Amino acid sequence: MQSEIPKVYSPEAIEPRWARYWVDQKLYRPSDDGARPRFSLSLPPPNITGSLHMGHMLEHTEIDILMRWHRMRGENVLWLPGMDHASISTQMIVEREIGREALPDLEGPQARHAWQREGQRRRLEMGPEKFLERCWQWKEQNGDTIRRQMERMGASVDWTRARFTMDAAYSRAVIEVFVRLYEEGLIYRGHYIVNWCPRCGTAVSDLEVEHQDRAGHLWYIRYPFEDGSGHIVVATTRPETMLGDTAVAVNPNDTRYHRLIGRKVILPLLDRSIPVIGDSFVDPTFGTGAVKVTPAHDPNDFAIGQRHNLPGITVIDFDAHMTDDAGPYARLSREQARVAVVRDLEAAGLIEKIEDYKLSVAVCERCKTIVEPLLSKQWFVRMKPLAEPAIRAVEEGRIRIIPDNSRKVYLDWMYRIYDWCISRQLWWGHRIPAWYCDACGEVIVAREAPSSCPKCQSGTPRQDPDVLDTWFSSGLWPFATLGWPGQTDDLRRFYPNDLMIMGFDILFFWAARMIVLGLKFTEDVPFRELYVHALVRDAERQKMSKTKGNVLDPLEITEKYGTDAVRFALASSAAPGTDIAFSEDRVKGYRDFANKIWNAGRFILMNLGKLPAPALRHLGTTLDPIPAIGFDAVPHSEPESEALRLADCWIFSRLATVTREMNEDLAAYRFHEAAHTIYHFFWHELCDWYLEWVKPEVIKDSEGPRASAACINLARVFETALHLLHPFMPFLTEELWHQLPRSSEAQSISVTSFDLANPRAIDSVSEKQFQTVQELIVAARNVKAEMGLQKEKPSAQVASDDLRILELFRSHQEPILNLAGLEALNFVRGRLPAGAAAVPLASGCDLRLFYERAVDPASERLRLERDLAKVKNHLEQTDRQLKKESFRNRAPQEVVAGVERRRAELADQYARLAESLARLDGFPAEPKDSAGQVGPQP
RNA sequence: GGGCGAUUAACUCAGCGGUAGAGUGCUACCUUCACACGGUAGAAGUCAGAGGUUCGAAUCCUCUAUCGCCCACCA
Repeated sequence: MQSEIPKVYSPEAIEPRWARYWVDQKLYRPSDDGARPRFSLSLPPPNITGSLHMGHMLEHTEIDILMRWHRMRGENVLWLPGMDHASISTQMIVEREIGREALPDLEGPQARHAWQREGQRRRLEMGPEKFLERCWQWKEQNGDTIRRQMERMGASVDWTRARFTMDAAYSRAVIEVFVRLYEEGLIYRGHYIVNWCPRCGTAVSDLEVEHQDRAGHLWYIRYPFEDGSGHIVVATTRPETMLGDTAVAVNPNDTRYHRLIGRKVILPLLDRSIPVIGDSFVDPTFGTGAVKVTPAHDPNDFAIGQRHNLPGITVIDFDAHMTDDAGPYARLSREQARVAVVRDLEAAGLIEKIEDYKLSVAVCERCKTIVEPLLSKQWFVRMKPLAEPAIRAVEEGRIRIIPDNSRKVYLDWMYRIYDWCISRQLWWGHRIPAWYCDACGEVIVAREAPSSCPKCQSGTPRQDPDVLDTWFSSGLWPFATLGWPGQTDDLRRFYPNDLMIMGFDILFFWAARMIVLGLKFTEDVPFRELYVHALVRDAERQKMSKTKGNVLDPLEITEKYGTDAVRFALASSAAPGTDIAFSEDRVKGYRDFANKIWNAGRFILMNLGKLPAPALRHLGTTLDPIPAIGFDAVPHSEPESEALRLADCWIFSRLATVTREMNEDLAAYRFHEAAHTIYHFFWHELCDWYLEWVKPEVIKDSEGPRASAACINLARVFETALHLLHPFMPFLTEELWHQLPRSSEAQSISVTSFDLANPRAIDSVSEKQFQTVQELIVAARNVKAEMGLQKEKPSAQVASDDLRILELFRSHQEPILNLAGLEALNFVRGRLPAGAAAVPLASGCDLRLFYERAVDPASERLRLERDLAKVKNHLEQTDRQLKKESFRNRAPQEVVAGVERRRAELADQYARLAESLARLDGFPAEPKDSAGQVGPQP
């Protein structure tokens, strides 16, 4: 009989179809049903400039698994997607594009920089209005890359609710938050020292600065006293900033220097008179113990300057060139200025010495340009008062952060929070809702543009040209996406989100800000749990990076092995708190798994197709709707179906256990455990045992009720297992599920109501019986292999004192013979006759195989001796443990009982092995006393 | 300078107080009618090292070594 179902599973043939179907059917919109428990999560919005990388793939896989699982548990699930406008990143890309249009002939690695510079120049020429038009245009053309990729990956999001951080409604929320914070004094504008990226031309927050270790120097410079009485030596890593020095500081407790406080020194090169001041910030043990103070170009010096009312002199400009205040060094770049300053100091004999020094320089996270600390007027959020509720919410467990070490990292950061610089000198983003009156200097912060100054009534106030840090807007994500500040239905129904999932790299950037702003504006937590996932690394545990060239494109691998295989590989490696070493081999392994499932389905479908119509109708009515996990089997009516009955009870019971385990694992974000559980169950229990066990019945060309029942039960087990696998491999399972015959039209496996939450009780009697039979079969196969009889069909004898076990084997003789590859099975009550070497089983039976050209007694003896030694070793170990008074007294009852039980089993096995050895011709029996020792313990 | 994590079978990783696990790879046999992207059987580990706590430690504590990450204003 030929089947139309291909032998090898081709994901590319079915995945795009279902991806399309899921989107088109709007399958993942939550219903209006208020009675069902809800489960909500907002997707961390990817940047419009991005394309899907492994990190996304992991994150989306984890989320999708949970969403599908909750949905199948009957919950009303909302997974809300969206995109982030990515202010600085988008602006740079668009600038580069403009630059490329202007300089189309450039190529090579230098071109990028040239395009960027040219694009930046042209942006300033064209002005904000035209430039922003270009940005929107770019967004329309390229901004949905990730969305398309997500659709293809099968992310079960509700696309009808997709949001963008620069949507009109979302922007209103951003402005609302800004205005309210300002009105409460939690946003202020101030002249402070900030991290300035001269390349990007904007301030960046401390979080956007990276530190890199670089080799540098420590220059020791002599500052002469004004009165000519010698000099004081200061050490610095940045000699060019001395041009902006307004003091020299020493520690007031430093006995070498404290008498100098209040005296004046002459700043070399510029001949400015500056004071020596005392400040406890100065570490007397570092350098010379005297520090030059440059309030305009160093955050510490800025703080010292504030404490001592020192002026700040800006000598480096926003373009990283020296200002006019740098005197003769004006217009030099900061690097040129350093060379010049050192040269001139040396010429003047003012350099005492130069030491090599390893320093950590601050660079812009985005373009790696050295960041210049500069004084400028920026907007800040006052974080301390806002952080407090955010700390309490986590400490009190209203927000649970998982794993625990991320919780600690979050709290540590929050405890020493500082103000957040939120203004950016960029154009693409949310414009700061502040206006300035040129006439009277009034600052107006408002939801709408003011037509005139409310203070002096004059003119049209000018809006602040800057935009907000992208994280300011994405910090509102969990509630702004649901319609806040409006009191929408969605907000009522889905806020707070039940869960948030993100990488640890944006814990501060994003999670912290969402918690702060959520608590502030909704009087509730933004989400109840925050699961922080790990990083995906390459197979050598290296961080993937473009420069290293080890970036694996998830789409490429997906194309090769199928989305399901990639998802499964990620899920199966996703242990909380540990980074993932992603290897293609692993994906290959799960591609094989998908193929295995496919072929099991193929087998079942082929045989269902042979069933007579009445049986199929039966199947239809029992397959949908689906009752609880572990549902009853279709009863086997004939007495000779006992073997099928046992297998059914066993597999249904296992299904219930597996469901329960997966429920627990997924509730604790143990994706790897859940994946392993379903993998092992599907392959090694369902396929290797259950399917093989019932196969002879299923393929029998009979129209009887016995074959139908076997086939139908197999289909039902398979169908249930498909559900359990579905969150991990949605495409494959959806496809197979649709191919199963049923009585009514079915929409999707993932929206079928299916009581995953309440699996049936386990059937421990059947499980135990099945295990006993399994043991017999495995032992028989083992002996066969060791005797080199794999091709043959030997007969076997099984002996036991226990009639019930013999009866169990007798009533399951068919599958035993079939699965063990035996010709016949004979039963012996009591012991085997002399001359027979037998294998003792844990169930207390002895098993012996017969074959005409069998057994070389020597090798048989070797095997028995090897087993005996192993058991003896183990037995001695348990004996030692049991002999210890302290163990018996102090270990818990059940542990002692367990060890005793184990000992009894081992002793029994040992005795029977020894006996078996003794029965072999010419082998002397074990000495009596030794054998006596292993008898059952009183 | 602080903080965190890793070190378990040839490889990649789980396990985190009670007989050392998985996947891949390896060995032998099997092209039996779902699947060779398959089946059956098997070999393989002083759980980094040293102390300690415990009846009992891969698992808890301390130190050491190697590797990695995060945070930090020491000029």
